[in-house]
Amino acid sequence: MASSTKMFALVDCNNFYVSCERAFQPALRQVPVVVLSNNDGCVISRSAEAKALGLKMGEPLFQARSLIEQHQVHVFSSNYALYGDMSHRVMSYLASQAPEMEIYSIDEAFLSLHGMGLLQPSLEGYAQQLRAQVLQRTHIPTCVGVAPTKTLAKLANRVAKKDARLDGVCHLDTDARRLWALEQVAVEDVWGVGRQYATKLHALGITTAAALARCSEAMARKHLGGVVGARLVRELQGSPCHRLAPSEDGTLKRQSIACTRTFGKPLTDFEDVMSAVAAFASRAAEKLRRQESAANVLTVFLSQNRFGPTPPPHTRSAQVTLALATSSTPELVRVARALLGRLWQPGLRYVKAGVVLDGFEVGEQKQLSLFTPDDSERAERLMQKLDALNARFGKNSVQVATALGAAGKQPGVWKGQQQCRTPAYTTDWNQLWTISC
DNA sequence: TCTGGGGTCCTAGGACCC
DNA sequence: TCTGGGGTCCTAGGACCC
Repeated sequence: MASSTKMFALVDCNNFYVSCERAFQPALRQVPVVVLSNNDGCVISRSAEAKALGLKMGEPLFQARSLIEQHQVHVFSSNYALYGDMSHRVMSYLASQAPEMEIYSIDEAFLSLHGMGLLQPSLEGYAQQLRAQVLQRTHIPTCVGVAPTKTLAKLANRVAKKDARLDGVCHLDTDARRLWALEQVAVEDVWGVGRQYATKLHALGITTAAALARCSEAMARKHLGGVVGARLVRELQGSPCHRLAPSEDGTLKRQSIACTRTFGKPLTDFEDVMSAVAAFASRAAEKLRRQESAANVLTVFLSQNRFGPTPPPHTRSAQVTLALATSSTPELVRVARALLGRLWQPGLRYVKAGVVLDGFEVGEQKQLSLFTPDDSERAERLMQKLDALNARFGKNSVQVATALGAAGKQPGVWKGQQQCRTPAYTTDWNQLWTISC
């Protein structure tokens, strides 16, 4: 592996949601902190101190409660307005520091370091500079893995997080370092090895990333989902099979758009569930219009409690393919209502629902209507006005009546609790961070 | 009592066609 | 009795990711 080889860096924010909360409350440093999922259901981000106490990722709050109270762990509801904005700040800086970037998730980005070896005295120093600058600008700590493939960059990042001697950067620039790093990582922690594959690999006696990297292609194909497994092993061996995916600059078009939620409490009334489904369809339609697509396929699903006594299946879904692709909120809500009607069984307690849009047509590919061009143009103009109003006056200033629920009832009966949410410090004029002197 | 949400890619197999 | 072969398209479902 010469230094002129293409290299990838994976920059990963440490305990991102917790770090966002800490950025605005310095008193939270050094103490155990967790952030909860929607509805305050599960633990989804933990500080190092919280991990050390034995709090687990994805653990339900009611199970974690005794540990939390015993050690006075600070608990926060998730605050996506804040996290999204902080993510944007981190990503904007990173984008300015590399020729190409892929935003992989809210808290991770791959950078292409093609040619950087010539500009930088050492990639190690470059990576350290990235960490220092992100920390200074956003107060978010990060780790960086640098390697010749994306899978190895992920692995290097994991090693950098685990081994304090590395000071947050792991650079796999030689074969000896690659082999050393592979020995440090359990096979179930390799990017692309989930629960099913991990079980299978352990049964085959393959327990480390190093052992997986020594597998034959035939073996990988047979046990790890065909071509997916073959690529995984090759990447661990140092041959790149994945490039950066398009994602930056906000032009990425999703192939499917979903809006789904667990309700705050089980619902038994059709109109209550319908108000939720209408809100989900509206939100999905907004996302659809933002990427300038129209959907051909709409799916509604409805779930009962999968932890309860009801035998499976806990989820039923209904789908329709539209004669004409649309992104109109009222149209999608109307279709969603019909689908919900098909699914609805009175007397059942529903805990969750969702709307999924699929089968997109994009821009000029949109099918021309043979029938009522006036109507669809009018609908499009109406939606443009709606989006403009909501952009100006705030989310949901204008919405379809169905989403508000039945007349005379409290709107949003399906919504859950967010008992411990911090303010949207950075995105709402009414919730700005205040410093008292 | 209480258990998140939103995506991607790949494969197998059926329908259909010549 | 014997019942082709190869290609494409589509969908459902399984695996993975954060």
